[in-house]
Amino acid sequence: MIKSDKTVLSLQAFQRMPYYLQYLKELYREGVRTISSPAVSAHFGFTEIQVRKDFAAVCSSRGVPRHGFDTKQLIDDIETLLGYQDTKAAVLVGTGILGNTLLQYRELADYGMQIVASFDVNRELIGRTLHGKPVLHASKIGDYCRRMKIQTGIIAVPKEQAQTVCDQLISGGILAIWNFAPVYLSVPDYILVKNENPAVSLALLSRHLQEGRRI
Amino acid sequence: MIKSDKTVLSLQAFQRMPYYLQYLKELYREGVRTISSPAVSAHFGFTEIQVRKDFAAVCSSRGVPRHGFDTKQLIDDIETLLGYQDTKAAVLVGTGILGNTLLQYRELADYGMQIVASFDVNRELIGRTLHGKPVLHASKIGDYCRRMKIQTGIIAVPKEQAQTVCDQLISGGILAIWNFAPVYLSVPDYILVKNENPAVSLALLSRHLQEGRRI
DNA sequence: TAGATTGTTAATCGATTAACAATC
DNA sequence: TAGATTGTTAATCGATTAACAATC
Repeated sequence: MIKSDKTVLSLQAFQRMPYYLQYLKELYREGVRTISSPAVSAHFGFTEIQVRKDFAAVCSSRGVPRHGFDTKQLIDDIETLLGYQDTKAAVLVGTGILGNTLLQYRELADYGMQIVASFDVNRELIGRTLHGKPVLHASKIGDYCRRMKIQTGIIAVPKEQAQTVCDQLISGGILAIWNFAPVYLSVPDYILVKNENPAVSLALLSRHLQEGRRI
Repeated sequence: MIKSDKTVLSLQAFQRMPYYLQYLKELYREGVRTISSPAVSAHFGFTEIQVRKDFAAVCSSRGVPRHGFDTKQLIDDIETLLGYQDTKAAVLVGTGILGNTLLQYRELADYGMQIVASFDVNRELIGRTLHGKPVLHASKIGDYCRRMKIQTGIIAVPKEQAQTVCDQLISGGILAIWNFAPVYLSVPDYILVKNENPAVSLALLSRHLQEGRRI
């Protein structure tokens, strides 16, 4: 019998899943049909216990002592968990260098996301298409999202405009925001914001270099 | 007397600093010379205690009851902490769409990073310059980094090549890696890897949308 | 003075790790 | 059977929050 009330997956564990998935798929392609947590932990440098717990939390079948987990089963379970199967429509706001890169980023489809339209204020772009997607005027964000029932918005505008754009997206009924502007967005509780902030990343790198020098 | 052995700053607190900094600079530009933690907590939606502790941990002067912290002092202290002042040279590996975007990303300088060279295997690019930076053959990564004493490497190659590139960077003496490939890199303990993985970000967005539907 | 805000010590919460029994 | 590997319960660790005294 399969447990329905599985061990709750921590947020941290959830974020390790894409890495496990990538590796397991690689192994499966090479013909590995069964995988043990010690083997996976050796690959990633995680502890055996952590991998075992992570797998136990997501795998719908049990691991087999002396053998490990069924590779295919794990792959399927993680993919379902991550929601890569059903594609979710998203809008992109800001078609500068970064916005353009996102429009061209084909892997988004692999991760269950499809940009269906983009928005800008540049008159020369409005009404045209960019990488096959229509560019609309930013004033229509709320309207469009409501009409098309879009749930995800991507913010790729300068930081000065980010909060305004965020508010427009929310007024359009969006529930999740992928924010590339280096500002903290103020949103209601039911909205999720995932920040992609180079200032934070570079600070972490810088901190490590300073520590290295000190020690 | 200023404490030298300050409250240790947690990793989480450290990562909030770029957001505080951005906001404090904005306030300072508007003429706000003193700022209280309740005011900041209201802006971000953090708890007052958290902001107070974060500020206490980084501010070289003490906060003043009934008034708050000195805005300028906080800005200076956070900037020093984040290491945005002294520019660190970095190499970029992979000059595809993403690599190009990074080369054009002017804000990197604000965060203390400067890309000094890029590497690729595309024969048509080698020997030329891209956005003012020389493009060298990937086989020269280790050599170049060692000679120029580069400490930071940026990986913007397809996931299949990421680990190889990573190993080359490490052999060149690099200490910190900014990894845009959606794989977990295996590195020695003294190397810091900061992952920028869209698969993780999109999984988090997807999870929120699924939860929203369920509730 | 009264009250807003700071600083510090203790309690709670979440995630990881340790210990060990269960099983193929 | 012996031993590798799993699953589970308890202990530890790190970060946040609560409680409250100190201070301008």
